[in-house]
Amino acid sequence: MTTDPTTDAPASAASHGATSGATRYQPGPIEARWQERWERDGLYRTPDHVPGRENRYHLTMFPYPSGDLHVGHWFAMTPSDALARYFQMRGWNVLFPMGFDAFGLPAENAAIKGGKHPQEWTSANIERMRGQMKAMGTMFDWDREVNSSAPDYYHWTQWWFTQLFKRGLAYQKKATANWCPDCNTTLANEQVIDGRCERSDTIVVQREMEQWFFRITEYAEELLSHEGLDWPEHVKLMQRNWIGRSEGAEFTMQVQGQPDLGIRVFTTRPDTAFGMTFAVLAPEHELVDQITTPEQRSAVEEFVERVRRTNEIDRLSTEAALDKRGVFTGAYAINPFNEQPVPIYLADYVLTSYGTGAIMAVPGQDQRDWDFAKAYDLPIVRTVTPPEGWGDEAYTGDGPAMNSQWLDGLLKTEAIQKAIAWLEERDIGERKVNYRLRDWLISRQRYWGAPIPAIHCEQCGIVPVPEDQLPVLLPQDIEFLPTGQSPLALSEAFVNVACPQCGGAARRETDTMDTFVCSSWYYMRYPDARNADAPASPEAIEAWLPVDQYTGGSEHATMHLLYARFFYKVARDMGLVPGDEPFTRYYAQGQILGPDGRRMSKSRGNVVAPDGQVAKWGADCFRAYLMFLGPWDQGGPYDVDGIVGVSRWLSRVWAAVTDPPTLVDAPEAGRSLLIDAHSTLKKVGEHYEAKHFNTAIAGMMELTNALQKARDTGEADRAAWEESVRLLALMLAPACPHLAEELWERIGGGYSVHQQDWPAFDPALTVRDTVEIAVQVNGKVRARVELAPDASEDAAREVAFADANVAGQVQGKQVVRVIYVPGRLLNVVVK
RNA sequence: GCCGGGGUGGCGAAAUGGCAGACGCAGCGCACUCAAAAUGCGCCGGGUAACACCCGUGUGGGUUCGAGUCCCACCCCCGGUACCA
Repeated sequence: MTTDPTTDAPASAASHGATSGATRYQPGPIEARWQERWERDGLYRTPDHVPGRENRYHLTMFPYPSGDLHVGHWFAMTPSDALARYFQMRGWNVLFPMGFDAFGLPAENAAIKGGKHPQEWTSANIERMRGQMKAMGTMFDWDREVNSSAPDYYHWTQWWFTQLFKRGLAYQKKATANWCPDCNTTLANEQVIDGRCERSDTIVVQREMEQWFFRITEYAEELLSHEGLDWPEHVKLMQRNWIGRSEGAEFTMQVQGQPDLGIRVFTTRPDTAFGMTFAVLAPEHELVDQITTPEQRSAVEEFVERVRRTNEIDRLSTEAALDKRGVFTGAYAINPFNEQPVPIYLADYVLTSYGTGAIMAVPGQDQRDWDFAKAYDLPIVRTVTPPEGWGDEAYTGDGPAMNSQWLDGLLKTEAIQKAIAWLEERDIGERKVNYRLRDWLISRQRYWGAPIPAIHCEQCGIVPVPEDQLPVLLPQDIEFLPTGQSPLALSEAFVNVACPQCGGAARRETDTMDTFVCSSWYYMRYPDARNADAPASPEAIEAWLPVDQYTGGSEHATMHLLYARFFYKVARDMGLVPGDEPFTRYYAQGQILGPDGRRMSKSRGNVVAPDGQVAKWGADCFRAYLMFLGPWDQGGPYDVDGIVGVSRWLSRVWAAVTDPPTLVDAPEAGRSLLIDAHSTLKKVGEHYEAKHFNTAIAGMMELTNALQKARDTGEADRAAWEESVRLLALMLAPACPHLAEELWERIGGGYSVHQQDWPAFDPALTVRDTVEIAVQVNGKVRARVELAPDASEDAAREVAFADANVAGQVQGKQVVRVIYVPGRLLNVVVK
């Protein structure tokens, strides 16, 4: 894409003063020219092997083709690109691919609104966005582009499904799903915002449906460990919390008077079982009907019905109406620990989906049970001695057991072990680990997704589509109105099929897969994106996987990143990939906000269009500004006015090359500039490596200022000047690839700057001959003196005490101690 | 509630326990110009006539010759999560 920079201020303004006679920096033509050249030469085509170079796989999350590139995409992609380019210069053969996560609801919504077919809409958006991405000047290898909605891609998404099915990791069961009564369709979790449908703002209800799941819980324990992964702590923590491992015990309680009925409960605190004063079942618990007594039946039924109708929001915000949250069933359970009967209640704070859907309630040690007991006037027995002065609330901490017979006096850990052993001896229960993580619900009753490749046969049951019949193509001529049924179910041609096993009449599965399935393996596809016989060849996988550096937003911490790890572990178990983890290093960049500090959105009118910024300032400038804004992992508001500073900087860099001072032979004078250049080189390399792009840019600005000073004096040492400019062009290459290439050409470097090695700094030139050190008296700076960085303490003292101000402060006092940090400060402690 | 990340000039920010505010925006002054823009040079935390001095990194304590940085307690903001037994 080319831009016309001649209409706006910075690109068109005439340049006078110090730069008179020279051309001004015009990003538009320069960027267009190099983008074209790079593409023509295939500069960024990445072979699987390059002699003498080791492979390194850099990846940034692929976007959904919504139609327009967002500043957020630039903020995620261009620093990632700078990082990939930096490592390329450091000698690696770097793969940095891009593609499109192209299935999903927006395409279907666009179609429903009466526009184009999702296919058409998506393709047009991809075209447009690919063009916009090319204008970023990244080193994406477009030969490896993937499009998850293309049959040659979802062929393999479906293949993965069949593999998981064969391994017993894909299964169907009835489950509650988020249902939007207005859209008449199920919604993915991520489309439910605060209990409401993101599209219609309708309150989402739960609805029982036959659904497909992936058995991610099988890998829960392994997913808990991030051993050997260089990931941000907070992301690892989010995953651990999401998986939510808890250790405890599960045991059975008999229902009084109904010896054939047992209630299974899970608890993390079996040591407190003597304090159970009631039991609670989830309203949806399967035994509710059987245990409810005739007297309580109508109350129970009314309660269950009310809970069923209550939406999630109300169910979560019932603090005010505690007494309405439960109902007595009339039945009693026998506490196996003391053989005492306790009343069985139903309460909405117990969930069917966790544990066994039933709990032993110990108000003395659990705040929710405490609140419930208070509301329903149930007894409270403490079984852990609370600290002195403990108030009128549950005590969940540690302490000696009490009121607990043979557990009395024991501390928590020991008591838990003893209680579990007791249960196991009597065969009443056992040690149990529970996870908060649920199996991954992958079926969607929508059109624009990969069809689940399964066939329902009366005779044979569920039969996966044989591999040689994949892909199951998504039919094009479909009515995708939101009827509540899968749109695919409306196509007789699609649904009716012969059973692959018995040949009899059968029906295709009509649900499509969650788009997170597509993105769970896309990083395995880039290494061999055109392979028609496998997701990727073993050679390509061996060459590139696992990903060495992944970057993306942390909003994916518990979804995509967890799903992808799960997929990789399955692939490992199938013998397809090396190692245990897909992403060795992961870095979560922050979120870029609108100038008003809020999330950018059309409705708020605070969207900054990247194309506009590129047209006005150039892609290099926009890239550098995004990097310069602040720490990459922090994100923050996009300040439209600040970019001019970066633009000015690039103009000065341009001027340094195109309009240098008079170059003379003065090595003495040049030394200072050389020291600036080499210390900057050292810093900038470290900053790039650490992903501290803001300080990398600031460092280059400082060097540019040093060059500018030399230009002001009108004269500079030729060797020092040329070396400094050369280093600056190389340092600039990762951040501002077009300008760096142009400058590199102008100073006579060979094409391409992006194939140059990162220069080595001269350690001797990273230290100044003298530095200013602070002289403190009792920790307060009283003077600054010039000293060699390695000056001896004696020398430093001598100079320091010679200072009038210091002498005055010290006069008449006793010098107790002197602390000297060479090159930093000298602190005189006086009394 | 719980978990995580943050509070530093007017603003975005920087700072291996060692000169707080690098770099940039905005602002002010000067040069160039008929003028403006652009460009260049200088100033730019507060108090103060001051280059001396005092105060200053959310608040209050502490450790240290020395704390934005380490420890304890608390306040506020932003993200995630939501009765997980």
